[in-house]
Amino acid sequence: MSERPAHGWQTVREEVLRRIAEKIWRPGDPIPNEADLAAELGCARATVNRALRSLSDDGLLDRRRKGGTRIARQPVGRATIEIPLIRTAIAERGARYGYRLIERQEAVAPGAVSAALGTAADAAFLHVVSLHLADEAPYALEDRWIVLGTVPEARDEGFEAISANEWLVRHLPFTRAESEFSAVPAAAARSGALDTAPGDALIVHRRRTWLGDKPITQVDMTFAPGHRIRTQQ
Amino acid sequence: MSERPAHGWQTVREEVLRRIAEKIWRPGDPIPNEADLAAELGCARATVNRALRSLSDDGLLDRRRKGGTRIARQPVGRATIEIPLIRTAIAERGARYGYRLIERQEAVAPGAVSAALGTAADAAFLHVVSLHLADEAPYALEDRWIVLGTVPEARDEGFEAISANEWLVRHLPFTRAESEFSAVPAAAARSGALDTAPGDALIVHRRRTWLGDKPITQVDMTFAPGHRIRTQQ
DNA sequence: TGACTTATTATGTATGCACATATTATCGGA
DNA sequence: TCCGATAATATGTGCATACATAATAAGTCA
Repeated sequence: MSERPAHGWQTVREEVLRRIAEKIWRPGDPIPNEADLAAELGCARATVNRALRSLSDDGLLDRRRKGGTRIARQPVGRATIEIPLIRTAIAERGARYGYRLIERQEAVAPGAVSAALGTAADAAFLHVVSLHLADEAPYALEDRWIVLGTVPEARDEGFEAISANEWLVRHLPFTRAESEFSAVPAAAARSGALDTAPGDALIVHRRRTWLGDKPITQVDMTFAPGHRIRTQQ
Repeated sequence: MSERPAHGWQTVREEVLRRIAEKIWRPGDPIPNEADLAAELGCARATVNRALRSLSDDGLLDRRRKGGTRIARQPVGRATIEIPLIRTAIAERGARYGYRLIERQEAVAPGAVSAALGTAADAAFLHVVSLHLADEAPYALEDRWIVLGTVPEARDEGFEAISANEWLVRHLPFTRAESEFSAVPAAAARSGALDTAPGDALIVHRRRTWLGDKPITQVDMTFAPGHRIRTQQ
């Protein structure tokens, strides 16, 4: 049979990568236009277009109408991090998942939270703090503010048996999200539950989500010492 | 219904997002197949395909051949982080950029470094440690191992006037990269140069790059206290 | 010369068709 | 009933063509 889809866009992509790797094309160099490349590689322009578009999405090429395509002079790194359910992440490590609710309270959120989410300053929030455990050991502390205007059903959920993380994912989708990563000393915040030693540093993933233009939630997920967040490939 | 003459794939994408946001389609629901959607929206199947593919890339849809397309039950978050040149990042904050070389030395890398990069244990590396400053204040500490087998030209560069970060980006592209984020206490490593107070927590971005299958470098970029890494949108 | 208009060019995208491929459903035979 | 072959189906992809759009170059006129 055919050794490969000889003209697939993946093949074109790899050929371009090869020419970059072998320095046939160097950073800043213009490469042939799509039509010429298609002729050279024996495929349709649409195929070349898809390959070059994917490389451009990865930051390896700069493309401009009329200006043509060039090897990126400054290949902007793009690290894509997948954010799984905490329970799923723990299960994938082969550990037993545990959950403990620490606090659940209706309240007005700190100004920074409501401002960042774009709610009124006195909007009603549900504040849920809980702990995720892997094999009985603390894994992550979840400190979450849920916008009750958007998710009124959350009032009826006690979050004693299911985490807000999981409940939200089950009950409503989102269409926009933003993330922020930072480091905090173990002493700060309510990291006490995480079994930290004095002097430990913890990584915090803050995430906000929206459904259309309605804000859903902000969460600070603080991980146990030593946690690493990595890109998947 | 909508006889909008704008048949762009972005339009289709937004229409699908709208139906998710308005809960016309709920998590887990199957949506019509591409052909039917195309007929309904008055465009070609390829257009619907592109829109759904982009939503699937964003983790909002699950697609399977024959199985069809469903609203993701667990919209896996994907946070995409752009990694600029440190100098560029500082300039964009409107600060004056400064640079200071701390150490430059040919050496054998720690086993973890050579193993992760896939070089021989005794491969020659160039170890470059330097400090990036924003308005004279420490911004990030760069601790880098460069694979001399792949980048022999690095031997001829003193890295006194230009950072390894920038020199590498100017001299050679990469085709693959992986990233890892973690938190470390200020005491650890050589964070002394960062003007930290005892008890501070620092965020570290470790990154490895390859050109084709040849490893280029591993770098630990340790940022000053309070630094946040955020997704751009 | 300088400002404005008009080609020109490369990418961006829509379309209709064809076929490939993965996955599920169905059916027949032991 | 179980198992394997086969059909059906939705997505995945390639192709040729056409036109849209952005950016640049060339040309025009005051």
